[in-house]
Amino acid sequence: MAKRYWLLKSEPDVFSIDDLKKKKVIPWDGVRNYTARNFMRDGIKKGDGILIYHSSCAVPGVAGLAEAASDGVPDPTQFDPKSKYFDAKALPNAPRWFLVKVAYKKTARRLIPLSLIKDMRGLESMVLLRQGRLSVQPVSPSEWDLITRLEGSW
DNA sequence: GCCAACGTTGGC
DNA sequence: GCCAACGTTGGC
Repeated sequence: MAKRYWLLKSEPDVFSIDDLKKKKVIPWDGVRNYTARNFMRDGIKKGDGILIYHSSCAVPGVAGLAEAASDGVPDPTQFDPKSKYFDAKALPNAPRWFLVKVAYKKTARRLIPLSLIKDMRGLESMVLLRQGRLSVQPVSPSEWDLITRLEGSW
């Protein structure tokens, strides 16, 4: 399977690209949306490219690059009663939620704001622009190239 | 299976 | 803080 590309949203007040840089590799846990879950479980493979997107903040946009450090595996927080992500309906032999490990790659020298993404030719059909509220989403190779080769941003 | 009510996301 | 756009839940 060829390498694929994804965009993961995070609120920088909660977890930012700087936090990822410090931690280096983290389990991207707590995703509790079935569409996002399906991408985590079936879509993302180790080695895939990831855009880290800052949402719900002063200047939302692409803040950095990461790489999938694992395929999808069951998210252990669903089984932990002390976790805010605990799900009483999830069973160890039938996990409901999945995560991938995410490895830090790079911080944007200048964040690529949503306002610019909206204006860039070739990004019109990004899931980011078409579906407002999806925290794990696919990015096409051409979208990836346009964003990761944007002059002055990296 | 439908759909109203409710909750969440996320830009502005 | 507002509100649009969804997603989820639960009664029927």
